[in-house]
Amino acid sequence: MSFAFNNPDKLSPATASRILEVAASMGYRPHPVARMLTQRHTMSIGVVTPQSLATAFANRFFGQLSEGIALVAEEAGYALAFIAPERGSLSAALDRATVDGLLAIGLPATYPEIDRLRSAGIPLVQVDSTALPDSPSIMVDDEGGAYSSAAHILDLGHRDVLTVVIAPAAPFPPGPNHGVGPDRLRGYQRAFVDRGLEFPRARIIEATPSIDGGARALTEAWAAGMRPTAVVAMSDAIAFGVMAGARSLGLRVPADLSIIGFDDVDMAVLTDPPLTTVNQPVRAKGEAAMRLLLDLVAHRDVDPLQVRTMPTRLIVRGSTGPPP
Amino acid sequence: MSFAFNNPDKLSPATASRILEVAASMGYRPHPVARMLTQRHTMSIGVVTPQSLATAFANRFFGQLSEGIALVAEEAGYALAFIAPERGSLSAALDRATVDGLLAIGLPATYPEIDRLRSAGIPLVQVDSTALPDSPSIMVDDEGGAYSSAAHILDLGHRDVLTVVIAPAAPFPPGPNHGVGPDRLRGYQRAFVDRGLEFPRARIIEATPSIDGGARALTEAWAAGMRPTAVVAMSDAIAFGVMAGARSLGLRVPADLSIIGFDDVDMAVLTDPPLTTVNQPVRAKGEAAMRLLLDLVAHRDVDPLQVRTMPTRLIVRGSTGPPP
DNA sequence: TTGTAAGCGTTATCAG
DNA sequence: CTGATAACGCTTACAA
Repeated sequence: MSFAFNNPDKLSPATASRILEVAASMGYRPHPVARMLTQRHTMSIGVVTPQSLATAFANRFFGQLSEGIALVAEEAGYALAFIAPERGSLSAALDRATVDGLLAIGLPATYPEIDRLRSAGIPLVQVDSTALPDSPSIMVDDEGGAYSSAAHILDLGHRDVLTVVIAPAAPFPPGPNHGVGPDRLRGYQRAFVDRGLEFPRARIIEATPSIDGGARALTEAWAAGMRPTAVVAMSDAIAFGVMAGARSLGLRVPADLSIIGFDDVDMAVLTDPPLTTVNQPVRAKGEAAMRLLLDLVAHRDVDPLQVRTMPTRLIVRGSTGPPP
Repeated sequence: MSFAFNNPDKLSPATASRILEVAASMGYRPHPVARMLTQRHTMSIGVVTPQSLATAFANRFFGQLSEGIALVAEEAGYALAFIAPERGSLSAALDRATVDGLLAIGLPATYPEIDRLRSAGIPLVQVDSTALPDSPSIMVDDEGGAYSSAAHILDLGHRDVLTVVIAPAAPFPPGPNHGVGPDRLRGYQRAFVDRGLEFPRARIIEATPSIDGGARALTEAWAAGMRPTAVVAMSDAIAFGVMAGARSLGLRVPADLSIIGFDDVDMAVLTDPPLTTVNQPVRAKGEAAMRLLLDLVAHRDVDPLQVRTMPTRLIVRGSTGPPP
């Protein structure tokens, strides 16, 4: 009888459709959980983020990444389940997850929670982190991109620059210790030292990667008496917020304040002024990661330890200029 | 023994932790699917969209809605699974879905596919549609919002206006027949007739709700010889695209072309010029819908047929002005 | 083609 | 507190 649902071809079409018809008329639907149990796969893959989902969705970067992820997941017939820490514990959420594979986005370098999962034999690929050394990663050249971004600002003549980094998600210690944070910070720093300048630690502040977070960061810095001529933001979402904050402070961009972001999210072209930023292939990154994961899930022959790095490049638009 | 995992309180702490320890050392993890089967709930709820997920994520509106949805889902300990048509069939995707409840976003008025699901007894709440008359809905005043948007344009003196509506997702017939489409269209129309004007059907074009879609719509209209002085878009994503398209056509906004959107997505303030649009409480809508669904899932006492309508309002910013 | 029974990995129940 | 046993609702192999 279950042939009707699963191998309709092994049955005479007449019988099969008759069964299906009766089933439909009785309102019968095979219990998907019981099905999973015997079939030993769920046809869904989990997208893991260390932040809350609400925080993740607040950032357009995550949306665009999901776009790429969803694109290839859908064409392969996989559904997407989003997994975020529940009541602070990613492990707990992971334990309930019924997925055939895991895509981990921007995992902190020290994340004991996920080890258990990996050891359970579920294929995993990382995006924007190499926290798990024995799982493959899809990265972009964060350090290089960050370098070119700070270099651009410095070469414009700015000397008092505020660096706004991405604040770690709730259960993690503050400081740029996860995902793209360390690499980008290193890039910024190198740009300074390359020019014989000191990278001013006191001018580094944290913000949650959202418009609100960026706006708050600038207004607080301002309130604290800082008067930078430029701000280098670790994400476009933050940069947009800084832009909004600058506006409410009565600052003109870039005449009074230059702003540079990171990601080159689709809205970056449309802001007033258009945002100078570092482009990374967000959607393509999501697609590549998902494709790799699907290969792993299907036991296709791929290097299970590969670390693939995609290029970044500076995009100069209107939000940066010489200091006042 | 499973007490250790599920009711640790019914066991002496010593025993419980001993069990957990041994389990961990053996790399044991309770099989989540088997667990679901006996516990008869999955602790996850499904977000259903009639479009492909990639399309949905391309629209910031969906991201902001998801933000609200995720916020309350997370605090209640529920995970989110996104369900989109797989190989054209929403039914197929729905059949595999292991969820305790369903949140349907913008379902077309005629959507036989979902009937089966509802009859399977899974709680369902609709957002932006009343396709299923015996399920509750969370709506916004689409007609009123649309009315005020077209009225604003008309009262500015525009007479040649292009209306860009949301194109239905792949398997559906073209025409504004699903989700918010009909209501908003009716609002536009009423604004015209109220002013003794004819609502020009020939000046209605469709676009996928994304920046690309909007840009394409304008450039194609232009190529077809249309020279509107204003465009009324059914979504901010489309309006942003129209803005980009206008720019590439060398048109100044609003001097040469006025543009008005719908949604008041977070980026609307930051564009150049800031977008005039219709505000709707996107995040709050997601929160309300999820809260209602959770009530239903928990058999809490709520009106299972309620239709709640949240307000919309015109926000005049810089992208609209008098005709040239 | 149809029917029967074993197994999937848990949780829950009921004696010991 | 421990140990055995019956569900949970399906798929699949095997027998009829």
